[in-house]
Amino acid sequence: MASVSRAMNGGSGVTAETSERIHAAASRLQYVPHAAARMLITRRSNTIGALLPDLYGEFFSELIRGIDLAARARGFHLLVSSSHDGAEEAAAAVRSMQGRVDGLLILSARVDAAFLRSNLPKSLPVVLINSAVNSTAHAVLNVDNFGGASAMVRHLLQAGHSSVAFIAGPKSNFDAQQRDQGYRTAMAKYAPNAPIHIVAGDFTEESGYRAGRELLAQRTRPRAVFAANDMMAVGCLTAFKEAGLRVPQDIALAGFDDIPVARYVTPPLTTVRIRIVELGRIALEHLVAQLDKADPAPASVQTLGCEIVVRDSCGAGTA
Amino acid sequence: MASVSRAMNGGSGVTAETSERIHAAASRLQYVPHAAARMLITRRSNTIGALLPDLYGEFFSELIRGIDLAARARGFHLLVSSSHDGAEEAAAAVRSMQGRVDGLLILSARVDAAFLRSNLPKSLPVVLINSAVNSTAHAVLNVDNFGGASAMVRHLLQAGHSSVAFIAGPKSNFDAQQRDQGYRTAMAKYAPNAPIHIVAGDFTEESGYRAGRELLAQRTRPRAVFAANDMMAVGCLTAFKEAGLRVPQDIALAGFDDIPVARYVTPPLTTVRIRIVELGRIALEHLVAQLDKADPAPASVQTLGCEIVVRDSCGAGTA
DNA sequence: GGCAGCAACGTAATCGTTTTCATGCAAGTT
DNA sequence: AACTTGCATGAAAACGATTACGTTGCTGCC
Repeated sequence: MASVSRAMNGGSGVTAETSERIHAAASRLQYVPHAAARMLITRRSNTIGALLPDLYGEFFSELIRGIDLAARARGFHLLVSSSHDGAEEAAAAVRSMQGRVDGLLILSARVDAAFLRSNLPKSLPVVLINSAVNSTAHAVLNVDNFGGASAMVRHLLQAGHSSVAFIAGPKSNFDAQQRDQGYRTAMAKYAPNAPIHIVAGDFTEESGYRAGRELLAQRTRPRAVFAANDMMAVGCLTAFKEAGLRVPQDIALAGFDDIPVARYVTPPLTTVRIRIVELGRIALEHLVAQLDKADPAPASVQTLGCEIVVRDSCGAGTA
Repeated sequence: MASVSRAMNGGSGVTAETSERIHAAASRLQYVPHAAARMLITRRSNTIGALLPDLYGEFFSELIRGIDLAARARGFHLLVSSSHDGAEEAAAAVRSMQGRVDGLLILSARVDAAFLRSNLPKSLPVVLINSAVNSTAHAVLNVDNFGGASAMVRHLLQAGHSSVAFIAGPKSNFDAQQRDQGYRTAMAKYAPNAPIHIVAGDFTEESGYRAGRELLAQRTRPRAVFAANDMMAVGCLTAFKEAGLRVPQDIALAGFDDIPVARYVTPPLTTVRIRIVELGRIALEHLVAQLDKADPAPASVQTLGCEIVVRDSCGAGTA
């Protein structure tokens, strides 16, 4: 019956008394409108999809939490598809989400402009998180990796460490590239005479350990080491401890991300904090904004700031 | 056209040649079947819902990963709704998932038998994870908190620690209750003459710290302390360090969960490991099994084992 | 009192797929 | 050669909501 629909959706053109009767009957019969039927005619699912790579622990859960909270606050459901290593898998995931979601949140290093063009109907609103894609066709939300890394390098230099080495992340990773750039730029600006000193890493604890040993084996040991993420910093810390070095007295250490572990290692790790819940929330709200106005492409690029968290590992201790 | 449907779903009754032509046309037009229309007639969404409480970091992400991987392997989508503190919110979430999901995975301390009865149509397959509900109407998948706790107490006693104190979790929490029982039972069995020594906690790091101080303030100090989860063990460790005690020489310490932090504190924490990814995977497969056979209620209760991870904090060091 | 106008409500079309049923064609059987 | 059998295919109903449109009945004005 048409009046039922009007009453249930709070529409106008129904007597208060009729609406009352309908609601009473609905709750008595435990009536719930059939989602599929509504989707079919409305062409809206009130669901947004999140496409995530196989990323680790804390970052993942915080991001989902941010997205989920914001989604529920706006009456949207959240369809998750995580753990995509290859572009293959991601493409399959995107296709199978077709039509089930009103919009898509994508966080994936493997997704580039070509991928988007060939796998997404251009009518589907998308927000890319931490993506190198610089398309004018999609909204992009990035973390200020560059600014965070620069600020950390500056902090280390100002704390009196004359030389700062950098443990890089995987070359293909966009975040890693930006952090690398931040290091180089800040070094050139604040310590133009100090050497640029970079060793390779791949964001794993193991690679941080190897990088730490490599640094100690070289003839000139840096005064401070800045790892492109916290896990590598933790691995590096192990290497330093094994070598009998004291942190921060003999060598300072800093990381990036502020994962929970950073607080618990000894000494606690100075790092760059990303407000992950916030990242998820903002991404979702951008997406919802796109849905509301039928504008084809806002194509905004927003950057979320980071903040430096000073703990004991860099020798400019809080206490 | 009917043949299109048959061809797309790999049904029989279509010539190879016709099927070929249809698939060619489909990919040329980038045709994707409309999910809602299919749901409407099929009465299946190929989606399962996960209802989760506001749980922290690693556990959450690992659980989702396990569920997601298993779901994708079986062609199901995953609709997530997390961060439910109250029964109110959980009820709303359940209702709004009505009809969008073929089955529900529920992990929530607040959900009891009455809740299920009043909020779920009994036709909807459900698997409860770590739930105190002992209903015969729903499948339940639990972690062997009791066995894990018993085994840890036994391990501590056999390592030569004559007395073992326990830092309990929140009274209302089902896991905490079972771990408490495990402690009591193992103490009675393996050290019938040693005192039962329990201090309160609530699973937070802060409460572990307070418990640690409380233990030290009492006139008889236990030889070993077993915290009902790792976060409390970490807090407790801080208290011990502040008091100048050496772990494990002066006092041994063990936790439960094996969260990543356990490996990184100094000394690394002996703990009970839960295979979380496995937990998620098994839960999902139980649910899917329910979907396939239209059996009304399997009502099975399965328990997933734990294993003890021995690190340095309990004085029975690996190395 | 009659007619215009408006609000409330019901009828029916619609969304895109699955599925049942009927149709037609080809081959096999007597 | 006629009839049965079987299979590929198309036509049409069904799923359950939304919504445009038409109908009813009331109010109020002339």
